[in-house]
Amino acid sequence: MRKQYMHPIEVTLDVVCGKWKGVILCHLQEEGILRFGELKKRLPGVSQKTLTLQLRELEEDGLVNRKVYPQVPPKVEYSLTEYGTELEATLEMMCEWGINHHDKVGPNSDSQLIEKPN
Amino acid sequence: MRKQYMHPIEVTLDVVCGKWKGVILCHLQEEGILRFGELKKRLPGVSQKTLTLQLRELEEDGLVNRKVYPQVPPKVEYSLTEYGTELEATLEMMCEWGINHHDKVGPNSDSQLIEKPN
DNA sequence: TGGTATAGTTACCTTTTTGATACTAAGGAG
DNA sequence: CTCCTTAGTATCAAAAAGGTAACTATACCA
Repeated sequence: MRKQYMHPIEVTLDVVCGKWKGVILCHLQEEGILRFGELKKRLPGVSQKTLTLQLRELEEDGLVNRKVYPQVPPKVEYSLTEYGTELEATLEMMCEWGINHHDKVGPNSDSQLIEKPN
Repeated sequence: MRKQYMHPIEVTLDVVCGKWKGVILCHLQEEGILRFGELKKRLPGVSQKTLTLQLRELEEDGLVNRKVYPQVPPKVEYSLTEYGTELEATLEMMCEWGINHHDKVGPNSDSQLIEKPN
C-alpha cells in the first residue's frame, strides 16, 4: 500500500511521530551507539513491545541501524544511519523550540519538563 | 492533568503531531490568513470534525489565531500567532528533509508525493 | 416557501496505537 | 539442575485518534 503524501512535511512527520521516536532519535544523536537495554533505561515508561516496534519502524524508514551480535544472551546495538544524521539539525531546532515553549507557557501551564536524574 | 515531558522534543512533537497539523501550519505559513473553508479545500480528505479539532488544539497550544466574525453564514479566519511563526524555520527544515527523503527512497518505494493540481 | 451558504456540533463506529503480561533461546554462574 | 541474562514475540485488552452522517443557526435570494 503506497502512501500518498500531499505535502513534504508529512513525509517527515510520518517518520518522527511515534510516541517515543523523537526521543529515541535524540538519544542516539547524543550518545552514538546504544544497546536495546540502555535505550530502554533512558525512556522510563516504554514497554518492551512498543520500544521494539518504534525501533523497527525507524529502521524500516532508514533512520537507524540495527546491529545484532549472534550471541546469547543477545546483544543488539542501535545507532543513527548517515541518513538519520541528516535530521539532526531539525531535531535540535525542535528541542530548542520545546524548551522555549515550556518556558513561555510558564509555571501556570499544565505541562512540565522533568529534569534528568544523575 | 499536567503532562510530564522527559525531553524537550516531546513538547514540540506533541504540538505538531496530529494527522493534519503539520500541513495546516505550512499552509498558514505560506498564505498568511485562511478561512476554515479555504483550509479545508487545501486538505483533501479531512473531515469537518477532524479539521475543527486539529485547529482547536493548535489554538490551545498558542500556535494559531482564530478570528470569528459575528455574521451568518459564519466567517472564521485562521493565522499563525507570532509564537507559531517561531516554528517556521523548523517546519521548513522538515519540508526539505521530506523532499530529500522522498527523492532518496525513489520510485521503488511505497511512498509517493502528489503534485498539487493547478 | 424553499434552497444556499459557512463553520461548526453531536452521536456512533472503526482503525490505529499503546500497554500489560507471560513466554522463549542458550550459555555461564552457583 | 536451576537461575540469571538480553532482546525479543505472542496474546489480549485498553485507550486514543480519526471517520461518517446527520443536524444547527440565520441571513439572503428566487
